[in-house]
Amino acid sequence: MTRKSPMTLSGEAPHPCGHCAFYQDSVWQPVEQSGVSTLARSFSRRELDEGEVLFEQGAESGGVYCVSRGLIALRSYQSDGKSTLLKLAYPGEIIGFRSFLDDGPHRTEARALVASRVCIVARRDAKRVVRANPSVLARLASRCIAEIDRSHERIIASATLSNKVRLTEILLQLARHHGARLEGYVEMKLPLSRPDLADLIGVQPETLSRLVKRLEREGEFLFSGRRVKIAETVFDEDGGFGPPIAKRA
Amino acid sequence: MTRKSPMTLSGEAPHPCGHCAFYQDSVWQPVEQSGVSTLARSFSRRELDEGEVLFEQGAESGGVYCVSRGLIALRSYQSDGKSTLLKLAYPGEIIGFRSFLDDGPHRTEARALVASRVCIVARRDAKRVVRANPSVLARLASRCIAEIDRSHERIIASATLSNKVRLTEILLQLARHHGARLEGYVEMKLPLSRPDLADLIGVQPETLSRLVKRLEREGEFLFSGRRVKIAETVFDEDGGFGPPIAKRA
DNA sequence: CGAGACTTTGACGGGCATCAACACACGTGG
DNA sequence: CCACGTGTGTTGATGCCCGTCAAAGTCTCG
Repeated sequence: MTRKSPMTLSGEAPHPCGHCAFYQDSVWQPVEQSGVSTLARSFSRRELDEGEVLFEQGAESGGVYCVSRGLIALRSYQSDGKSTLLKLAYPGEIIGFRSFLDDGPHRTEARALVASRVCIVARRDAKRVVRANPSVLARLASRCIAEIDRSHERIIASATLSNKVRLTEILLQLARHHGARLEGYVEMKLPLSRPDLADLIGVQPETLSRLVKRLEREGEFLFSGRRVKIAETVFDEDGGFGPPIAKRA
Repeated sequence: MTRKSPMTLSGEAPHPCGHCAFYQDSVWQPVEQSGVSTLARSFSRRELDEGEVLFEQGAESGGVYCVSRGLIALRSYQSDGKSTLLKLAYPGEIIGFRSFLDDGPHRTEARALVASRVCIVARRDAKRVVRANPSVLARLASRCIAEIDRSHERIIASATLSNKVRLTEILLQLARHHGARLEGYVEMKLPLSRPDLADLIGVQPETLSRLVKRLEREGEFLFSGRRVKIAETVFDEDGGFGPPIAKRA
């Protein structure tokens, strides 16, 4: 295809992730000269429209996917038609590694919730690079650990917290990524539909609607379609994980 | 079954896992001569009484633990005093790898539910062996994947199934490990206290008691303290997850 | 036998699922 | 311009399930 890599004048192939904002933490960062050409050969980008599917549940692994822009939802469909939103992947996160590492089919579907860009290293060469460079495998392993931690947190949260509290926490977390700080409150446009949001906390859409109304009645949230305003007080008192939100007031 | 002998020729140290029933799948199996002596040097076993703690939540990693006999519970304690049973580790399973891989403190407590034996490779030398032998890291990664899969299954189950159904599934799964087949039914002694069992499905002990009564009233379960009888019909019709089951397409 | 821990039962209130009907925005086509 | 269908989100009514508190029952081990 087209090789639109940023050229270094030294004559050697540049690292395909070299210009990426997440380069330092990239799983491919430890790859040195000998591996870079392999990496570059199988490296590609893909632009996804809102709602577009990156890979289907049950499909074979296409390699290692790294979210570069946007937001990808990982969802599991069951035989009875129900589905569960398992994870939201933000830029810098790796997805599809489960299937890549165990050579099995994807167990989740990956779909863009907003227009997104994903960087892909195709399977064959990704395997080759991983074999040649164990520290890449170590980095993949630490992504696995992060995924385990997140899953455990979710299991604990769903066992100990009320749905209302879980909803507030998820909203605050979303606001940290999508929110803009205005005077006195934080505003954001939800990247999720109501059914998806309901899935995320594990309730029916009707119940979600009622939870939303309860939050509004308590005064610190205000909803209007996908727009949400959150009182700054609630937002700041939240312990907070994840990266800080961009300030563009 | 091609079982290659772990025995070595004259003078060489034998592989410490060589005689283990799980040797073929051991994460240390790929270690060859040069690494075996390192491995053997830091290898130890530990016998645990029922209720004894293997490692505490918050403690530094002691290395890689492999369950050899018995049953270990991994439990997370929260600041508010609540706890959640996250995992039951059966013989052949690796525990403590999360802390080992990311060099952080344990996020869970490991406690023996029944008298157990655990094989330990101390951290320093375990790190050394992993560095020298990438395929050990690959095996650890696949244990991570298994843990991710299990966590996802649990998240999905708690989002889609009723507590009664989840309890039945957990009982059937336990019966697959602890049950003895008698005429017309399967009998087992639960390795868990009622509060632990309640934790496992995420309800209060009182609710568990009522669920148990409902199962008994429906006729296919019979409880007496920690003894449980399960009708063979229910036991057999269960598609089930857990070790000895093969997946369909 | 008796004390303490564990387990069950009862009563009560609230949260959630389910089914059904309604409100609303957005598009197309008459 | 309006009628109309569709997809999406909301509201209402009802019944079940679960958490909580309190009390009674049961088991176990000294």
